Amino acid sequence: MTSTIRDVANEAGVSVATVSRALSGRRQVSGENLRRVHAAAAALGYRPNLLASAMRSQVTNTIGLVIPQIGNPFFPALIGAIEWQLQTTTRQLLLCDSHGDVDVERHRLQVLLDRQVDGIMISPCDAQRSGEAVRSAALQVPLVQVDRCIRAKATDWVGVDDSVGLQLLVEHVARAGARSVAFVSSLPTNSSARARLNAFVSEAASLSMRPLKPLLGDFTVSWGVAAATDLLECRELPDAVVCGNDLIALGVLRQFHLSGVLVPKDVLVTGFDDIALAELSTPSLTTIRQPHNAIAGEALRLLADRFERPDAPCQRISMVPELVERESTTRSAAAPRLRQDGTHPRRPTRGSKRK
Amino acid sequence: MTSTIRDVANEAGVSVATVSRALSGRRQVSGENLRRVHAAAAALGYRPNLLASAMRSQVTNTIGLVIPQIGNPFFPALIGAIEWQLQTTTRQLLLCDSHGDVDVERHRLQVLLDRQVDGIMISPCDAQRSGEAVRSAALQVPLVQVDRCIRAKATDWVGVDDSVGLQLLVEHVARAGARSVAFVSSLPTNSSARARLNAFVSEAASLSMRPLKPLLGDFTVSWGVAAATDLLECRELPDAVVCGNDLIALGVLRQFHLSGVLVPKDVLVTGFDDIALAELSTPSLTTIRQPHNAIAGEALRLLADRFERPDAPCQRISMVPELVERESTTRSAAAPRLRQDGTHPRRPTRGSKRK
DNA sequence: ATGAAAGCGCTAACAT
DNA sequence: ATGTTAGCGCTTTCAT
Repeated sequence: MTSTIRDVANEAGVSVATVSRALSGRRQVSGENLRRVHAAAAALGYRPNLLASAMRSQVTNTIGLVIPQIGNPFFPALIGAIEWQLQTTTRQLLLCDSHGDVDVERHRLQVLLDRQVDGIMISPCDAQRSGEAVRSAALQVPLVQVDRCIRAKATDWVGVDDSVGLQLLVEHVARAGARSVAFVSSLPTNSSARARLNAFVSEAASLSMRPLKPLLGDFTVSWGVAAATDLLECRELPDAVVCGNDLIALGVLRQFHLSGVLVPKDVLVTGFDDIALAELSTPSLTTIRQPHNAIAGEALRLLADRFERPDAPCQRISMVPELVERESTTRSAAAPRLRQDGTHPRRPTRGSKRK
Repeated sequence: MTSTIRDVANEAGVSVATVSRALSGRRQVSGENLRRVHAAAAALGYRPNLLASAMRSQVTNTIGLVIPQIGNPFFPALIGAIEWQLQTTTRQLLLCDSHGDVDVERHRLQVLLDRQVDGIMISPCDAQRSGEAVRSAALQVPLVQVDRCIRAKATDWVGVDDSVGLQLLVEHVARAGARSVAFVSSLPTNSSARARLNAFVSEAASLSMRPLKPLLGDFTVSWGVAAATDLLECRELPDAVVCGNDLIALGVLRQFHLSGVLVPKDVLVTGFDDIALAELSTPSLTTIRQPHNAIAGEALRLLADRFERPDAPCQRISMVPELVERESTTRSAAAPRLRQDGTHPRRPTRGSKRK
């Protein structure tokens, strides 16, 4: 049924080696034979057996991606960028979700190695405890860390500069008049959480702001809700709540909203990542934009480089992120919410409310 | 460096065949030899070469997944469910994004076939034009369609019953007092859009509601924004806007909000899918919940079944979906928004507009 | 129950 | 430039 290189060789009247050369283009083949081989291959509907090719050449044209949590929209966005760029090559993506569990992560890495992926991209779930598995994998195959990383600078890495990001955010809320500021984020078990926490503390200090004790849980909406609930139980709210990522910020916004706290009027709120829905929340969320495409591109480039020179020194590429200012920190432009009192010309609502 | 089955055989003092049998467990091996093989394998840190195994046994332990758009949060959720269940097996996921493009999709399918995946799961981007590639692939390997499907009932399929979903939504807004209703969705080029449109039309008719001309674009937030803008330019708004999915609904909510239209007070809005952020919008979104885990589980089961009996008749498994009622259609519970005017958080509302 | 040996389809020496 | 041939590491007859 399915034809092999041998069938093509017979059909074209040449040897299998010539067919292999003609089809792979890795070596000179006479124009005449080239034509005949292609004709024969087309006639037979020949499709190369990638498995056999991979086994012989030791190149699987596969790269593995390990992410901590597909439920965080940042990662699908990153996956999309990677997949998109991979599409222009012959490589394919093997996707693994570690679900934030170091043991699962180690197991997934092993499976990828067993499958002889050409390279691995990973966002390690734990800065400390992912270390061993990541380093070990990196010894066996080109590996680049993306976004998150382990403590030891053992492999290539590319991601956004979390410190700069947090600096931009804290400066921004300070400029907007905030004097006291809370930080709601994940426990610093992963590198992003850690870097953001450190940057928050030092930046708040350098601006002489009054920081509350950081509230640390995980990078989820529900933690944002819980943390906001905590904040509401304190005597007074801070002027601003800086969140470790957008999901947390959305949770905080949600809880504040349910409790009648107005953002940005009563308190400013910021996120981190600029997931698609940061723009759609009410109020829309001031946040730090992650350059997914640039990150994906650099990651693939690093992988390719290392494929060439496995022993080259490690590179760490940190991208300077961009602040995206939106309603959640813009006191003067709280217009959209105010329109509810009927000031907006477009549409006369019935029964408008006002204080 | 990396040891082979041959090394293990030498170490254990048995033949390679015995090692293969002992490790795969597919045949009886004496207790003594079993022990020795495992000891030798452990001592050498032996890892089976999955490529060689795959080439010989014709089983790659790989399944391909083709989705139309990872940017739609429904799909990451589905991917997560599939990946999670796959994790308990030895299979791995090859992920492909067709970006809604039939040509890309066809190409991706071919690549998956070339890689000899054991099975394919696909959500075809076009009910009509994806047909040929999907049918052709299904002839070569077990294939199950998930969520979306092609017109011809040519393969197994599992997904939610779009008709029932839309029926629930339309009935729900009717019960909430809506008499006129708009439908904002994707052009019916894919099966979901088509089924939802048809169901909307027939359901609106059977309830004697006044349907506006459907506004059809694509399943994105920006289309929701654009369609809402269109609606606002009409003389009067409908009582309800039923949207083809949550992304569209979020766009509609956003635009209404910017224009001072109050939801649910002035108009009801519904979505479809129950993506994570449907719960977080303001107002939170009434929608149809997709049972990702059940869909993933059934899809994998169908694949496994077909692996056993390739020629069994096709199955189409449609899940009855669940309506999730939230603020965007709940007039009496519009509390959260009303809190802005200073009324007590707990119990709001003045006269709900109801007949 | 075990071993010897024949390939799976391809690529890469090595010859010519 | 082309052909011959030896494997890549494993599974699976076919013997014993």
